[in-house]
Amino acid sequence: MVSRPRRSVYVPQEIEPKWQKIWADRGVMKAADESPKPKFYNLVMYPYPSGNLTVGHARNYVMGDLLARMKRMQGFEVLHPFGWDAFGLPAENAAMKSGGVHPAKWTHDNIAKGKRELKLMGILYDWDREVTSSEPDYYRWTQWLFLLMYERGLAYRAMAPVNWCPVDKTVLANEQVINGRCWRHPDVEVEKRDLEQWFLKITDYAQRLLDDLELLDKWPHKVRVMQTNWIGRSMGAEVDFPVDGMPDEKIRIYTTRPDTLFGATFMVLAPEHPLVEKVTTEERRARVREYVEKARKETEIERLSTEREKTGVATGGLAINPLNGEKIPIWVADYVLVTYGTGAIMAVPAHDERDFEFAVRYDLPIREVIAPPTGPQGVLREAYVAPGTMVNSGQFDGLESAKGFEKISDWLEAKGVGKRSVKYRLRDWLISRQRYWGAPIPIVYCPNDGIVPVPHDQLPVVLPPEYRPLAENPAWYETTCPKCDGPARRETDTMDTFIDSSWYFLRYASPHDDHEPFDPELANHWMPVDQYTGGVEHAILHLLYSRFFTKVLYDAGLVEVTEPFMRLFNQGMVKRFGQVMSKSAGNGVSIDELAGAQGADAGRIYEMFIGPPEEDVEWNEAGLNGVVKFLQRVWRLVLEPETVVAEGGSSAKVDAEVLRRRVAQTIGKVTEHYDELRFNTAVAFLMELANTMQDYLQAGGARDREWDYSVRVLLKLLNPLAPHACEEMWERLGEKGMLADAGWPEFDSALAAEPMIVLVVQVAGKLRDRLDVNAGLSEQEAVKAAFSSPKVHAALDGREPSKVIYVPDRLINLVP
RNA sequence: GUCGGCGUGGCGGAAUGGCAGACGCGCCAGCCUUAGGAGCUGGUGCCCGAAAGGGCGUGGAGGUUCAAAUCCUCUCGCCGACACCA
Repeated sequence: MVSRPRRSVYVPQEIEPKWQKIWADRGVMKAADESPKPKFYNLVMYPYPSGNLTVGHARNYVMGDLLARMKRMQGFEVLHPFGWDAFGLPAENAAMKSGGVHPAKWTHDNIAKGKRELKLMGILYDWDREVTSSEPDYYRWTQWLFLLMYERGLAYRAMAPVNWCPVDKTVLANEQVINGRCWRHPDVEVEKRDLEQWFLKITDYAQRLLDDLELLDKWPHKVRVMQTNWIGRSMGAEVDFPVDGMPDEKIRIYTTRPDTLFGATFMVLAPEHPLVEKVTTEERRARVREYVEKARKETEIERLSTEREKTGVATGGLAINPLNGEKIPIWVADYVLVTYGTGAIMAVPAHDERDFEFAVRYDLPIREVIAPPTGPQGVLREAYVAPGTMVNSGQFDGLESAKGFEKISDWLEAKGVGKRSVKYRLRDWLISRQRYWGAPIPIVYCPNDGIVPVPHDQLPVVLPPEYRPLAENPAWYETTCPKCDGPARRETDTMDTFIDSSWYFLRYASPHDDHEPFDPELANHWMPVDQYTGGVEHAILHLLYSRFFTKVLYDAGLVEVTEPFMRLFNQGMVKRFGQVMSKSAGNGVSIDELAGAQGADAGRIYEMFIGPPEEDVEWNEAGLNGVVKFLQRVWRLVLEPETVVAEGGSSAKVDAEVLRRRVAQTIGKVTEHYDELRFNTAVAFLMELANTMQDYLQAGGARDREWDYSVRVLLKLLNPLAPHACEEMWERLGEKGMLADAGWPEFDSALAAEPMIVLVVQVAGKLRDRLDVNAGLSEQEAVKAAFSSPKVHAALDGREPSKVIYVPDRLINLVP
């Protein structure tokens, strides 16, 4: 390997450690709370410290780093913090293996590894603000916030059928159950168990969580739709149906279609409905009990399958339709869910697909009460669920269904037998976890005083040092009651780790505060997060919970924002062999491998250039070499332009004017594309600039002030992508450290301006005229300018133009 | 089933309704080299053609427009989310 002596060579391994040390020493990414500059809170979702980070993680954090560096150069005071979502099961699983280490040690080791790798990629954070959710000085405040929820009536304990993962041996939130299976174990079906557990009343915030999605216009449309569906608002009515022969009993049903009330031909209760026993007649009792038992035993998967046939049994009881006094049979069927609405429905087979299917199977009557525009069908072959005209509905006949909805609701309310009602699909958030490695729920159970919250001055409730289930650790859970000092028992469940991550973005504002979870003044200074970057897998879980927490804190007067994240970006995942890259899948490419091969800068650019940031990409290193070539080319152009001139040979005609225009356009485009997080195209524009600069030199262009300017622009624009190389080149040019001193290049719009033309055509089918207008005008403005021009005015001669077309100058010849 | 998204060269992918295929990979040819897994130059959507040139082209079929990958309708295919929520 003999390299030719005529060139200084770009050797990333020699310059990258140097600059990483300089940045650390200078603390270039430290955010000043008191700064005259406008703030920019740039946040990446903090990771679970699971071991070595892969190039998949790096892609995400490089994007964040790019933005942080760019905003910094643009004159913002940037808050770019990092931390670790450190509680959770993998640490425990590691501990449970024979000879396993303590979760705390495992976590700390992984954090150390991760930190080293992030630094290796040249990613800068304000490490002074690092938070680790498993540290007592963090989870103390997680517990504090739980108590706040408790004080505000938002945390409650209830016996409920809960989702139980038999492998992790813990309960799960609804959001953590995917298709009836555990989110961590896609092969494991979740079981239903009745347990007393802690819940957070997120349902109290359902409407606000829905309404405020309107404010999040810089979130991906997809995520907003997903949250809307998850909250699942529906409008309808609750109606009380008296039970025949039981004057004191009423069954309350919920329907979204009160306009179909006359079409109710039977009623269905969920198997778990409290009145099932009562309405069942003696002769039906055995069959009903058997059915209810069977339904209880079924797994969630079996019950929720829409494929299987609906089943049910008649109770023998009758309910009375309050609207027309009709007696209809009461059935029990497991297609009705006890957890939604009132756990009971009126079945309108003519206008509900599920009821239709059930009615056909059990030969129950089907009565048409909503007619399609073509008129009543008489016999229905399938449920007609669209709006229509009411028929067979007594005094309401002839009304459109929307109108009927209102009239019947009015009638129900006037008679006191029903009322309008809004329901949500969203359920309260079950936060108890029967696990060691989490924040203990700060509650004490006292035989005298019942549920007693741990007083604030006794926080944190610290985990015992030995790794062992808390419920099997009497030395830990036996305590005294804070109220009566008598013997009492601690809550031995810990909190869902999603609680930890529902407020970490606030802790970054004052990470060392030991009086409160966060300093409200500082939090209000930095919040809201201006840019939040992370995976779409959190579209519901983390993002919904964080929004909920923020609203609670707003109501408590602790923050001034009602939404935590203004702009959200979901980056795509990096796959390899078709699977998401991960340590457990065994297909990970480590940061060491990437940075070691061609340097961190090449790795950073390549991560951005491999595909659109929001798309999943398949990892391959075929294109990495092209990026290295690009960096080497820039190195030569900047530091040894004379060697480029010497080689000559380009046929491209690039003169000073072309170069100037290219430089100006690149500033505009790259700025715009960085801002829109379109990093792959930003790289392409920079490559074009380098190519143009090379052509310029090879065409004999002078290395004058114009040239120097283009060199500086190239270095500044490229700096966020390849900071080590750019800083090194900048220094070798004799300039001061770029990150410290260099602002973002100014965009000279005059240079990039493209002359525009307004064409007025087809007055009386003939006349054409053209008019130059300034660039930068919108089409409307340009057309307006055309009409006020004397030239066009004269040409029109009082006639109306039949058409005005707006075209860019370069395309004028294409318009007929 | 419902909702959302996406279909562009050999590949990754570019295109405020305005010259489709930027940029890069790969490939071909040449230069320079003792050498090339380095560097440089040129070429590279498909078809016909030696070339000039011509024809066809953004899953498919229609439509709007001076102009459509882009907007509208229908259709096919792929991906994702939700999925008996009354």
